Amino acid sequence: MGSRIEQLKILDPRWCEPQRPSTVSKAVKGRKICELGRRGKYIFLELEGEAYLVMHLRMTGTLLYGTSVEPAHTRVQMTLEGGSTLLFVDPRRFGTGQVFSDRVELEQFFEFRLGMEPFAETFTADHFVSLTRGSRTAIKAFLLDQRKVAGVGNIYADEALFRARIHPAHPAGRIKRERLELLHGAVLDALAAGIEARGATIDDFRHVDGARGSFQDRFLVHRRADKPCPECETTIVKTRVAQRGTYFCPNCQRPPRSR
DNA sequence: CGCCCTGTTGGGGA
DNA sequence: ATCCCCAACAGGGC
Repeated sequence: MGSRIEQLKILDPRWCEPQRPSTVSKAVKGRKICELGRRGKYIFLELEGEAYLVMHLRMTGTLLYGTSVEPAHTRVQMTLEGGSTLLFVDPRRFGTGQVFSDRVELEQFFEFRLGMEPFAETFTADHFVSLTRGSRTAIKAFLLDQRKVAGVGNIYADEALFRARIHPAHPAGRIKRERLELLHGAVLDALAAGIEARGATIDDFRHVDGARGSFQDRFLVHRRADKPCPECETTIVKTRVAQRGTYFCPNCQRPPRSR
């Protein structure tokens, strides 16, 4: 980082909707990159003179730095000082980008859609438990709601629920405090496992190439349908919760007693 | 070959 | 508050 953005070419205008490509490039061009930041699943470039380029990779987006070839599905190309390039590649075109011209706007954007960072000191078990009070939604949908806890994705929700032995469809507000405290820790453990598998650390999310072994090999239940549970050998089943593929062990993760 | 389903996600409308 | 559909594409099963 630290280099200047010489050019920002948006090949797919949908990337920055509803902002116009010209608006975005104009706001970004010629500015120096001060910092690379992250909030939840959003990644952003902090630019000199109060400007922020906020991006989301969604399902298939990738940021590529310093490649000589331009892969298929390149949506945005950024030319940096010295001629190196930063590419936003995204086959499925769900990824997004937009600019904010001041810190307050940026904070409001995040405030509106994101809850606490799971690794923040303030994200305590008590905080987590209090969030669930009165919620009748399935615990998995609850975990996937970015306004509750920022950054928990479909895989991590499954993994955390398995570790805490909670059925994904269990209504969040009906889970015993003790179990929710377990889940709080399980979310942190599942996330930490994912970070570790990618060769990153909690404080530095930028390492992607240092991945140690296959990321998928770390899954305990996710995408393990018809395979034995690592705890009890019971066959892992696949269902649908919150419109997402959901994997769990029907023996370890018992459904709530119906009343 | 065509059709159908699935998916590391989030926003908007019902 | 909650649920459902949708965006756009690739890949696999039938």
